[in-house]
Amino acid sequence: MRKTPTQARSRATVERILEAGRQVLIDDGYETFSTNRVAVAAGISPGSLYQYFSDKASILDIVISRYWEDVSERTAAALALQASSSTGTPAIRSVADALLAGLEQDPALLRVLTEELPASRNRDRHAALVNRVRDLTAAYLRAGSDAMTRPDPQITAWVLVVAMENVALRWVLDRPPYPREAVLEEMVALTAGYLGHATS
Amino acid sequence: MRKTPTQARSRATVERILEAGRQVLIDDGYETFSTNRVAVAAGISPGSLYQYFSDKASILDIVISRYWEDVSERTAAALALQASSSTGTPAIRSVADALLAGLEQDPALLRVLTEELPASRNRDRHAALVNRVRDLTAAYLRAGSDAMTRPDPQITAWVLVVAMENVALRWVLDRPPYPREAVLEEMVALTAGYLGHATS
DNA sequence: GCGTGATGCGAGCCAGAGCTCGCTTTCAAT
DNA sequence: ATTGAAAGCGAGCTCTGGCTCGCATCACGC
Repeated sequence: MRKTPTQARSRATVERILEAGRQVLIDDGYETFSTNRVAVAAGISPGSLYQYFSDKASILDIVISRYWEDVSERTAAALALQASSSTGTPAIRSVADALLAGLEQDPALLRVLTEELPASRNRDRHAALVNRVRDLTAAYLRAGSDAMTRPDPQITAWVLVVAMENVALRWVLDRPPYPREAVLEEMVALTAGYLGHATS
Repeated sequence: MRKTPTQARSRATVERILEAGRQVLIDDGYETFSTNRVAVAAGISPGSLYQYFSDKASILDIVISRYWEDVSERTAAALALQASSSTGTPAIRSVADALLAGLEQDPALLRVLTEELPASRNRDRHAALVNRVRDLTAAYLRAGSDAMTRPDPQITAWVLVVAMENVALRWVLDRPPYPREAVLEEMVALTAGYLGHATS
């Protein structure tokens, strides 16, 4: 951020730039994402853009951050809620549901971020999400009133998060011909079986 | 491929270009991967490079193809072998082992391909791998002498492959502090629990 | 109203990278 | 040895896109 906008007009401009950045990313893709395009889409000149952003990357960074923070917030919230209120299969189901819902929120942007950007661009933010959910899961497992057949909650939580994430992600992005309900059921079965719960 | 090399010298040159492409990709990363760099690394001039390759992308394509074909071959072979020779937990373990081994083969290149390239560049080849392994898995499940608690082999195979792949991939790339043996055990437990086998 | 700083403009600079083209060198067949 | 094709060379053309800079316009305090 090169200069902090003080007047209302410029604050609106910054917002327009970020929204335009998001749109250009979705419409034109990452490869053709250029500052000039963003400027045009935002209805401003390239010069104005550089008054508030030091370079192209910093615009991207903010767009990316906003997205992942949103997803992270939703998922962690669902997990924290379910961890305290319910146990067993229903808890698992609603967390899986929240994960799916989080990724389904903005599939167009999700697609560009995960398929067109180099993964390293998402790396930090994505790792933050995974760690956050992993720790919540581990805590849930440790505190578990449920019997658990696995020895180490830490590694178990990691495996669960990494596995679940990809199932949800690939389902949202690749749209394989399995209904949402079915995938949700499989996710529950996968988790419950792993943890040694009786499959309902 | 712009011109097919006939003499031994030029055939060697093409190989040198491809190997240089691989090296530049690993050493300098995808962003800075340029034809000039490849030419320098291969010890030839940019002009010579374009005698055999129509553009930068076609060099990359071949490097990428070779890698994924290699991984695919290894994994599918292990799966086909185990599917016929053994059943139950031992079979699962050795397939998971093969998957890990396949990805551990060339971690440096794996990292660049999965973290720096846009995923869409790997898309087709990667999808081919997943489909291949998924179908083998589904066939294995269907033919299974093992009892299986899940209703639909197709979706079950898909979930398994997608989940396992990411566990293996993240373990190889992120090097979390869990020993290989432990992860392997967890992968087996995850699969066995899911399929309703007794956990050994 | 007026002046000063904030905001906005947009033609164009410049670095980098893909790729070319005219030339030289090497090879192999006669 | 000769000669024509194959292979190799590398300076540089060209185009793209990030970014600048001098100038115009607007907004708010006095």
